[in-house]
Amino acid sequence: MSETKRRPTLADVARLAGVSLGSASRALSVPTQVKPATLEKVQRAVAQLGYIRDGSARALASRRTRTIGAIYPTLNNPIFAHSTHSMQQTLWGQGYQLLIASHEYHIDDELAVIQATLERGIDGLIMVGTDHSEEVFALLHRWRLPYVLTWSTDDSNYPHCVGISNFQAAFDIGREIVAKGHRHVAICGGDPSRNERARGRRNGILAALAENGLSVRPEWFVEAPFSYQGGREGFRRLWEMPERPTAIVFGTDLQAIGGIYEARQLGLRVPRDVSIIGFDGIEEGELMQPSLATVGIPAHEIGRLAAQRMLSLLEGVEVPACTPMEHTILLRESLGKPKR
Amino acid sequence: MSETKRRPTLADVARLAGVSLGSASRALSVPTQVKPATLEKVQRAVAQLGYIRDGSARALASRRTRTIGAIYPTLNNPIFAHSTHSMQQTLWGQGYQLLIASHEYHIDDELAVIQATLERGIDGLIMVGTDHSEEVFALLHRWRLPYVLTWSTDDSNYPHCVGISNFQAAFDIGREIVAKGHRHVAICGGDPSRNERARGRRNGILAALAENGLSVRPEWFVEAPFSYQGGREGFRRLWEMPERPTAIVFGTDLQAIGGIYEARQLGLRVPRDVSIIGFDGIEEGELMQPSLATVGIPAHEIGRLAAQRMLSLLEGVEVPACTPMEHTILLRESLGKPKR
DNA sequence: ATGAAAGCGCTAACAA
DNA sequence: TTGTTAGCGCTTTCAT
Repeated sequence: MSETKRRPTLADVARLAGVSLGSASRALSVPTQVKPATLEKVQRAVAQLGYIRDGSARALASRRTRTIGAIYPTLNNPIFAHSTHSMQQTLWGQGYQLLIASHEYHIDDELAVIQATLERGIDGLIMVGTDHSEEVFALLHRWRLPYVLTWSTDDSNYPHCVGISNFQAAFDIGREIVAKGHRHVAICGGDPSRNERARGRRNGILAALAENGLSVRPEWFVEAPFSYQGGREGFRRLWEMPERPTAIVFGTDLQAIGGIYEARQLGLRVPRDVSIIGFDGIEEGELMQPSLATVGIPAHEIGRLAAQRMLSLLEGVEVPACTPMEHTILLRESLGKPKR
Repeated sequence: MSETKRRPTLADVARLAGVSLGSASRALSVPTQVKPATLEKVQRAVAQLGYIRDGSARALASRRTRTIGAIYPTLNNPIFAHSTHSMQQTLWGQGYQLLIASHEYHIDDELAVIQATLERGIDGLIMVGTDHSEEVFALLHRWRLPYVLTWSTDDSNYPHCVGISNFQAAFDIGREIVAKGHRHVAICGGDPSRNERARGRRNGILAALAENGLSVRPEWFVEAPFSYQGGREGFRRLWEMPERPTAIVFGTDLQAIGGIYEARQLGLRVPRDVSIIGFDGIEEGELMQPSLATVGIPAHEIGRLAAQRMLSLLEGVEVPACTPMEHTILLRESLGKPKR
């Protein structure tokens, strides 16, 4: 067995099959355009040589990479993992690959991450959220690159936003919190200035409070990283204040779970001493003791629909503008009545 | 502004900069090989045109894609997410991208997943585990594709295995379980036949028990999916048996956490009524109540070292064969003394 | 339905 | 140090 044999090319396949390069190419790309006999000869040669197409050459010649890029703020949150998963499945079924990248919430790196992804070659881009820099949108427009935004529909009139209204979702759970009797509510979330999800969630809660003549003390707006650890820190900071809230609304379940843990570390009982509310609906929240009250986001569906919409865009199929998807209010143990 | 302008090519850059195509290429790829003046002219032209290289063309001409493929059994386990994260960071720093794919434990799909990844174009492949089909290894060999195996060092003499000895890790925690006084131990893990991690973990526990003249009843070997849900099912099945164990060792933390949850649902106290032991050391385990006793795997380090090793392989740098990395025995609340 | 041939945008000899 | 040029492996007209 020759150790110097190169990887077989389509020309090798064509030669072995006794057909032209063009026919071999068509047999693999548009099998309906060749005679069954030709198709079979080519397939036999492919199998015999163990031929695998060269995506780079294909992309260069056809100007399509059959790859979709996806930019996430982080992959360290199971809620995002779920959406990439269904996205991946949907695209794979149509012969597309998903190229995932993340900027770990360094939003200023987003442009560079997108450029690197563009360089790698993608036919379309899926991003999380509607808040992106002007440079990002300018780049996508200049490249005429189809894109789909996910997670939020607030604050954007772009027709391809697959997500929920974070404002409405937060508003809905905010009402439940007030209904339980809470008058002293704190918010621990992310920086709302360049993140429409953080903004929508905060404003939704505020609106629900305002509806009842309530507001949040300025010092009870706490910002913390989107992680278990961030939630622990946020909880601790709030609990060290002279005036303490009876309920804390976190921007994500990750933070809220950290909050529950930290409360326990401080010897507190949830919800007896303090209620804790999350946002996302990750499986881990249900497993906690107490189980986490939160808002469920259809992450799986978001991934699937975003991928489908992207495929439609690439095929030039008309698709109606998106409408907000359904969120779910998950009333669980960590939300209770305030003390006294 | 013309709406028909194509994406600029390197030829456009060269023309605008007043240099040859070759110089422009070198300015971007090997800047040290061009005069500073040339470099600057090219950079200016790049900026002015908003030029982004075409990775496909680059790959085709240079026969290098600067992309590393990574095949995971699933991305639905935070332990894997951590390793891809550090892998990504390490590669990105060296100008490489990571192309991640998973087969969701459908091990028979692995070959197809690898073929699709190969087609997309990669310079090297990183896989989880040492158990792969002969076809997989034959394909990698035929393609002369450098590869690194991760997670396990057991059952393989391939020099590029970045991981721990699952057997030893399980053996170590097995001893702790016996030391607590357990004589009735059950095992709920994955199918050991084509997964050396499941096999090593099971055998390690068995060895620790055997050392003390103990064994596992045949009906106490339970297989369940690697998920919270799988752990719940596994626990329930074991608990419905006429004879019940005093300790259950799960193959992954995901399952163990599901087990703790299910125990609670059944009105049991952990570890008073039953001890539960996991494997992986994910953050969620520590947040549970009771906190999960488990074995910590250096997932982050595995990702980093695997990526580094891959880069060395690509550069032709000599690297010594791997040695097993350190695991950590995490004795926590869910492992206690057996009742009575 | 098939074959021939012209690129796709870039890199890497090779010459100068 | 720079310019010139021949491909890289494939798709896609255009003829036939």
